[in-house]
Amino acid sequence: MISNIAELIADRIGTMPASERRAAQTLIANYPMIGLKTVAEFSAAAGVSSPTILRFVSRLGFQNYPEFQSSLQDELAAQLQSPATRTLNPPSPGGGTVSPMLEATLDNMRETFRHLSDKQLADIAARLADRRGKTFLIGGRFTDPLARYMAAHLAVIQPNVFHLAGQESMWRDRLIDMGKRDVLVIFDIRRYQNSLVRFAEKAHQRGVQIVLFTDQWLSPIARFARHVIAGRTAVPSAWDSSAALFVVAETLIGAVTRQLEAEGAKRIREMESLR
Amino acid sequence: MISNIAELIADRIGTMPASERRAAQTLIANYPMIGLKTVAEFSAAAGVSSPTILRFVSRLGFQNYPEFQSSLQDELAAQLQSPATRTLNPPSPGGGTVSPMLEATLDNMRETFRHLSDKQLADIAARLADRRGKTFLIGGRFTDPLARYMAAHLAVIQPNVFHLAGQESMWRDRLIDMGKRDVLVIFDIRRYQNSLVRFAEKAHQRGVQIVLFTDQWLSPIARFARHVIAGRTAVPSAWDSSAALFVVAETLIGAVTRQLEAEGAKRIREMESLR
DNA sequence: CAAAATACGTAACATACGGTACAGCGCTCC
DNA sequence: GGAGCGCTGTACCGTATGTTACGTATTTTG
Repeated sequence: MISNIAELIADRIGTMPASERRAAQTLIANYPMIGLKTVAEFSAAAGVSSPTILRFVSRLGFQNYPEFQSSLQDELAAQLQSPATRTLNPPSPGGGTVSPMLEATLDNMRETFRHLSDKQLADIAARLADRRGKTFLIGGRFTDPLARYMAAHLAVIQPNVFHLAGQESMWRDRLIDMGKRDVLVIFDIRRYQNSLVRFAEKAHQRGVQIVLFTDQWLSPIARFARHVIAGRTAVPSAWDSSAALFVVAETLIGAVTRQLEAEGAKRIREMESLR
Repeated sequence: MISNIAELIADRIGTMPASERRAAQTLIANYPMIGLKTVAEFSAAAGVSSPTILRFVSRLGFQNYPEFQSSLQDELAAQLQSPATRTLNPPSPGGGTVSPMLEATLDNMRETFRHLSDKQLADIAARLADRRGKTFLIGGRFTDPLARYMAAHLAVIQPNVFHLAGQESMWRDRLIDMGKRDVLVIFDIRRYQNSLVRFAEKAHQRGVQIVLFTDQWLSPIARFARHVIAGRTAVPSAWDSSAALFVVAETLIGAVTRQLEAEGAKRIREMESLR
């Protein structure tokens, strides 16, 4: 079974005329980057003419050059999705139900944080730590618990943190309390919920700053969001995993806490004395 | 020092107008593949117009789109050369808030699962999949969202799943519905809550099987529990992390789902049709 | 050794792509 | 409330890019 273009070339290079073989060799030598450049560059690098490159990709079975490039890109994307571990760690011979799930989850987290800069998190944390406005949190069918989790922590270290629970009509009415200085944290992964999208839009219209936790395909809410956190969710299970988003949430909670250190500590002590 | 485009974006995303920010977000979410496609495809994916994409890359300091693409390709090529330096966000020596937190969390998970056997998880999953009894879930101050998360999923694939919410008196009254065939899933990490301990004890007296999610120091509820899952919670933050427990929960959800495959699938379809 | 077939590059071509001008709109700031 | 500015998309343009036709060179075969 031939699964990638490199193998395909190795398979057919024997049947190719001299110039096309040179094209094949240059591609293999600079795989796959040279194939993503223009025909002209490719041909120059291989020391052959453009038509030769085109005949070459055509011989590989592609209709045209762009199609060939797309194929290379897909291959590359698949590679980038699964970082080193996938190829390094054989899928744990024990074949338990645990390992694959755990491995995938760990990968998801690494991958999620790879796309997340310190600066971005710091920005969001600063926004959440800004005490001039209120903070609202809400989530979808399966992600609402994440919103609750975050709300539970934030509420300890600062006032004016509200988790929007209950019926849609309930939180819709809260819109009236929201304004420019306020922040709305939304969790929404596939399948995206229309009610949330509508809500986000209305909040956005009121000038509320939206922080969105979503999956890599981006909820439509991204359209209205000031900050978007895209977590990986794919695991070998019937369900998507929110674990990566959960960890991002915890990281943010930690960052906000640090920023509010001084006042937060006082507040926590005060709260303890009340319990 | 900014060494790659992703960082560059993170650095400047704050200064960008809304539409360009959307472009930036979609690029980060699908980094870097989207940037290698045509302007038209990129713009479509981001839901903005082509000129916005061009303004976006121009704002990043590139003369034109092809130059931007070349830059992405170079970056990609460098990555492919040395798999070791794969990381987008280098371990930020400046004491970034991200890395230590993520590393600790990943360690926690590995450590948690190291002490968890396939058999143990399978047993618990079997118990939860047993449809003869009811399943109740509850958590503490910060962990209740985990109970909710688990309940939300389990409730989709089987009947008689109940999350115990609200006041203590509320769930105490539910004790009367609980018996030998029922399962009570409790989340309790430091600082352990007396109310939960009392509740667990009473449930235990009624013969309810308790599945406890706790930290490595074991909540006193472990005394009454049939199954104990001890997750690592230590992270460099003011708070404990529930992430490891979260992942165990997801793993369990997956396992139960697999066990109830047949009936579960039917149920899910039925539920879809109701929505 | 001749004739045919194949391989290869040059040059002309069409189009899809990146780029730009401009107008409408919303927002902010007097 | 009005003027100004900045953002964004539509429509159009020039061109770089992939593609094709064709003629020459090279190899193959009888």
